[in-house]
Amino acid sequence: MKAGRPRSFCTDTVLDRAMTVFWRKGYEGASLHDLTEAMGINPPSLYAAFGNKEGLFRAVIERYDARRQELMDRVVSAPDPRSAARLFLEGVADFSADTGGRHPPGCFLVQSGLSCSDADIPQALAEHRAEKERALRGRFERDRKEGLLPEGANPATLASYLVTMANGMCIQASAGATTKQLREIADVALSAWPGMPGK
Amino acid sequence: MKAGRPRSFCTDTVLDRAMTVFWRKGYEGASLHDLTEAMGINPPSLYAAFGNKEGLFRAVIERYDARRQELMDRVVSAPDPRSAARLFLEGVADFSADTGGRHPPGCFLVQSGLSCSDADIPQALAEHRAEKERALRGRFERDRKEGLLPEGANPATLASYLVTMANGMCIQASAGATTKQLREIADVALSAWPGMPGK
DNA sequence: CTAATTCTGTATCGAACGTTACAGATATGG
DNA sequence: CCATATCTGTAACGTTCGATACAGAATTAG
Repeated sequence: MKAGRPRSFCTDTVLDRAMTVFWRKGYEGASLHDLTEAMGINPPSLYAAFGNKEGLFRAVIERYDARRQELMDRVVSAPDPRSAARLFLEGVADFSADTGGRHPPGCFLVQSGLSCSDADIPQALAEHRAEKERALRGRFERDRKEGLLPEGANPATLASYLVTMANGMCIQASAGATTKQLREIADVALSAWPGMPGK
Repeated sequence: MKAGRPRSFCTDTVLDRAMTVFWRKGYEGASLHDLTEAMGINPPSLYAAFGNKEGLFRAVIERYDARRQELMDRVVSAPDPRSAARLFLEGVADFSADTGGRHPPGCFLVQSGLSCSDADIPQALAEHRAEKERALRGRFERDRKEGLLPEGANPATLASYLVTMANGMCIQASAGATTKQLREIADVALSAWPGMPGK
């Protein structure tokens, strides 16, 4: 075991608290004072653990991704593409509006820094959003090879359609939309899903 | 005519330049230095004309709305609801990705301040986005009374669906999506549009 | 027990923030 | 042509920003 005074805080716990601040105020709106106060630690501890504000932010992104991975796993392993699409959009409708008061409504990857003085932040968020789109596209490409999607369907476009819808739903949620309203929107969106002929 | 030294700048011109800065860097990421430099004026001129940073931002929102009003007018006065939906989404696909280099891709009302230290900013933007949703809903409510939409169609949900899609498309555009890609997404979205029986 | 190591709290750093005081410039009204 | 009014540029205001220097506390290694 390594020497030295042990860390007095749990990394995941302080990341969760920092997430809430970045989420509500945005990357630039979240001051170090806001962050350290919410995390319950002092600046030197923060800098020792995460390097700087951007390092903390990137650690929060990873933590957020880990939280959302469970939904993506369920989506990718759904029995058929239509179920995958439904699980995805209904999952987004649920977590983005029904937060249990633990964080703001919406999606961290959408709200915390779409535009920023430092362009690295929007780019980092965009890459993590694109990762979800790739996961969906990979799933739908396999589906089409297996004949679960019609010949004319474009897996990339379908994946893009779903994440576009999801991101839009998160914006609606951030402005106060309820889970019920989001589910109605998701229902309309899913009625666009290509059906297999004869099914 | 009123006395005093005349203003040396055109209000609309400097608002357009401020819009670009707020759009690219966000409300909090845009410093007064960034703004005055882009606008070509000095701080006292800015404060005399717009009060403060938030006043300037709200003036920019109005200017942005005026720019977008033409599209909304065309959408609301389209011959039938399906055409309105198509005009709306294709219009968004066009202006959000094809900017002519004059401003960042996407939508000002989405990118410039979803999350903010001062919660008034996200709220002001949300209200202006909601205004578009109301215009669409009003249009679709009239359509349903006139029998241009099926009985089961919910005008509020359809309007919400369209702005959700539009906002999502703007996020895709801000991350680099092309007009072509956005139009393909819009095509999928429009295939969800309710058809009149027998048409 | 001592030396070495790592974390913690206090207190503060220079830089950048939004904002404004002030004096000079430029117009109109009489 | 003078008084009044408004705008302009310079220069600076107090505050807050992200980030650290430093000394003391708490641990392990030997």
